[in-house]
Amino acid sequence: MTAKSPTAQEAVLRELRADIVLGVLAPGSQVVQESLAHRYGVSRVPLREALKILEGEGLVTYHPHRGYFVMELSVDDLTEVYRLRSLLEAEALRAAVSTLTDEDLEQLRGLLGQVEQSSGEGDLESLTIANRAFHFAIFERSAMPRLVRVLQQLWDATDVYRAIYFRSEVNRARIDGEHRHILAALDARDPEAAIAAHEVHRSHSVQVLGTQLAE
Amino acid sequence: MTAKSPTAQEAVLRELRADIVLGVLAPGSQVVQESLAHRYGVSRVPLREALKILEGEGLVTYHPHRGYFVMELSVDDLTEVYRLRSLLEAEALRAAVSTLTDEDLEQLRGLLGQVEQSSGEGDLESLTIANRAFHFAIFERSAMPRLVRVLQQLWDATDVYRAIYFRSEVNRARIDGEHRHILAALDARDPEAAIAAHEVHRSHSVQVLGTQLAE
DNA sequence: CCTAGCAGGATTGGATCCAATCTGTGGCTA
DNA sequence: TAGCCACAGATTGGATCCAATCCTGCTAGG
Repeated sequence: MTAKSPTAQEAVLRELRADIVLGVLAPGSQVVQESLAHRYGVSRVPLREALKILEGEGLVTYHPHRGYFVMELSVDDLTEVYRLRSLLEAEALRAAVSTLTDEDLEQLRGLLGQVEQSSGEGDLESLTIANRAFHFAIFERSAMPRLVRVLQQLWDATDVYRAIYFRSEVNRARIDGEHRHILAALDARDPEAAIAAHEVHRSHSVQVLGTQLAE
Repeated sequence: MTAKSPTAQEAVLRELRADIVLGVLAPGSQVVQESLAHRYGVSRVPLREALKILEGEGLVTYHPHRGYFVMELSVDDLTEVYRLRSLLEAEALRAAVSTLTDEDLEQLRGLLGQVEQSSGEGDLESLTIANRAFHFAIFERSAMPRLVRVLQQLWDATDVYRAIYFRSEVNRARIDGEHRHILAALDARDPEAAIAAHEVHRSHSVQVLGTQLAE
């Protein structure tokens, strides 16, 4: 049903994530394996393996003999994720900034260009992807693979909210400016400035999302 | 073959973890599903689901159409894990120490008693369990479930080494003392002292393990 | 002698089928 | 009327079977 993938579990994993993030699967609702497998055009086996991954990421919960349920994220959970991101991204930046090469910065500039283009066009799908590519290109320069993995999980867990955040044009304009601050700090090879810029970046989004989540 | 469990995947998961931790499954070697499934007396389905969980925890790696391989941890990986633990456990302690009740402290004293008993008897299996129970009883008081989850993963990833560490009587004697320092800091409701005590606790083990790992 | 290509076996990925467990409903009893 | 038990349907858990892919060793050609 989607782009080809070496294995069905991967394809299902992507679709499942998208469906959870976009709210197609209501938070708190049970994941009925049969119907979902049918929806994705596969059997239950690869679906279950994908669910096990999502369980590890905290996007779904699992109760033996009762099944999987879409996680519902609370304000507390959101703030906890951002607190952890704050700690861990600071560490990644400390490790990354000092080792940045000129080629790295050139690459980051290119990625940022894609972010801004998607942002301008209002293409939320590609904006989400480009934004993530930009930030993780930085984090990966830390040469701390396990740290990057944990950060991936934390980002995955809040993709739902990021999509909401990007919907507003005001927010999109703001992140463009914040991204340029980040890049400037990286250009100057100033770790503390980069950490501070990220702090601002995150605190804005968690603030907006927190109030929006309280409805 | 083991204690009963509501589902086979859970039982397999425990056995698999033990076999990896104890080195029965050599690091770097491929996990041949058929033979392992036979070994545990189940089919390949629950085994694969258990492997997906371990993949999420970083105990095994997965390559599509090639299978799962037991992760081999390098010194770099070990130090990275401990660096992350340092950051995250400090955060957990900051959140936990201030809210500790007298009952909590009583419970911790009980858990520590079990640790020391197992340590004295040289029962490594129950020592591993009791040690973990003690430390996570503290972390869980942070009321930050996601943080606890990440810490669980980090601990899981280095269980292999912890088992080695406990083997030496000298090390066991040392951790008993370190645990008492931790408990004293908690008794005093002094977060910074607790963080410092943990720092000492970790740095000893990472130091010993690091040299031992370099063989 | 070295390399490309091609079987054959081994191993994983996925689908289908059956067993085990849970959930909800209705009837019975105190 | 409230509570408990039994039964039926739904749903998950696990086993077996088949298809797709990968790896190994051999062979043929340069």
